[in-house]
Amino acid sequence: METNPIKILIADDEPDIIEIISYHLLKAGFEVFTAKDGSEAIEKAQQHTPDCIILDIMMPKRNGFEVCEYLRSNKQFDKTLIVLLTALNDEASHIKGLELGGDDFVNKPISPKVLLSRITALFRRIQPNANDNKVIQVRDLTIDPSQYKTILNGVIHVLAKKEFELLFLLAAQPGRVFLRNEILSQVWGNDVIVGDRTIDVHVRKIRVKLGIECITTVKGVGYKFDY
Amino acid sequence: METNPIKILIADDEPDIIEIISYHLLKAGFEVFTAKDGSEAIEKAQQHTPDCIILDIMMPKRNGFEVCEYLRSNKQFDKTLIVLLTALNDEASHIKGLELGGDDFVNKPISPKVLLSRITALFRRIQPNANDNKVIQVRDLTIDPSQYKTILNGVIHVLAKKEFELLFLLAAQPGRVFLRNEILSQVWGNDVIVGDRTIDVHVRKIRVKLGIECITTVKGVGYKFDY
DNA sequence: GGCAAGGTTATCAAATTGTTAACTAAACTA
DNA sequence: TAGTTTAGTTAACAATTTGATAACCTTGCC
Repeated sequence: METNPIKILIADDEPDIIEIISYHLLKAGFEVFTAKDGSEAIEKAQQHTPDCIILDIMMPKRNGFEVCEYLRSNKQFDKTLIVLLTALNDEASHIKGLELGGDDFVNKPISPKVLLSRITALFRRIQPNANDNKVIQVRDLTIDPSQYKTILNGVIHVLAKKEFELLFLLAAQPGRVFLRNEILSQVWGNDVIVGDRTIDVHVRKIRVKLGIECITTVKGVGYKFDY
Repeated sequence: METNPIKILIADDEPDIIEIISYHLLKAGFEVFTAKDGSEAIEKAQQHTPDCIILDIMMPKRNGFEVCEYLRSNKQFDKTLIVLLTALNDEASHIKGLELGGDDFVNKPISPKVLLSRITALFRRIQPNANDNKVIQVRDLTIDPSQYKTILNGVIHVLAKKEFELLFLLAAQPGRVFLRNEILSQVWGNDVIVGDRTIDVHVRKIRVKLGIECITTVKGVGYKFDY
């Protein structure tokens, strides 16, 4: 499955802050992007779809609240963690930031180590670990991600990597429709650009190899696992 | 769907703190349990399996770190949020608390409102399927946008995209009359220009497919969902 | 009857997906 | 390392589904 490094965007107008936070995040193995104002933050966010965005409240062009509000109104950033930073240590901003959809709110001066711990704690909590490496069993179909294989009626079917990942994604939530975009970002990653018919071809290969109707097309919307 | 109140356990040796936090949490609709030391915290936790535990670090019998460590070693509390409180404002405790598995770390003195915001933000983030909320249920008719399907009396009816979107729009507010213009802009968008009879044709298809009288015509005005 | 509003149906165009084959990249093998 | 196999992607075209419209029908009302 998608094993790209976790992407974090830092938006702050103080270069020193950016530098020191970047340093610690990079050392911890994250992929880091930066922005020096609110508009750039939105641009970079749209471009990279980071997993976490660290937003200073007081920034030029658009402040952190505005950026936060924008991000939260956009489905693309549903799963993106937002950590707000501010030098203003007042209760009202704190609450406002969280109510606008922020996931954490940290007062400056910042200890980079504490910030890192907090981000790590957030990621730990939202890890859908429960499903990782979990064998999926539906009727006589077994999908085992630890071995990258599927067993149907006792017969092992070997799927290629992408095929397997696509099937696993859909089967992890039977019945739920996955939009083509979701499938692309989950299986192929956000950076990879592949053509329109790629998903279809993989779906077809799965259908042929398994020989059962397990993936249903929802025209104009996406695909779902139904079995 | 989970309709039980969310359970929160507060463990602190200062009765004043317990009282003020309890007050705010109860007002916010949570079910509250309390403990005055670490041992009692563990007992109450085992007894009620709360969704969130607020732990003071400095407590008699067992301190917050110990309790946190215990909870995290126990699968029963996998999904339990842990918020640590402390009067000690030092970086090392902060990091230690998060590394032991705490989900948040808040310094005293505490603003109950801020604490409540933070807890709410945590719960919001770990909510599994935001989509589950959007399922519409009326008598024996289910309209599930995450699965793009309708179930009537146990029978699945497959609607086309526009049909489904139209039905979902109307059914989201049963009884309310939607003007033709509203329907056009919601389902077709503001840029698309379609003819007069288009809505009628789609309404008809829904009526035929579901086989029930669920969409009522309001002559000269629009349509409404009534069932 | 004449009019207005909506219902019904058939038809055609447009959008979307399915299928196949060819091409490219990566992994494997000797 | 060159040759070979396998996986992944793309392009082209076929098949299918969906959506929009026109034409005509029905109903209610004056």
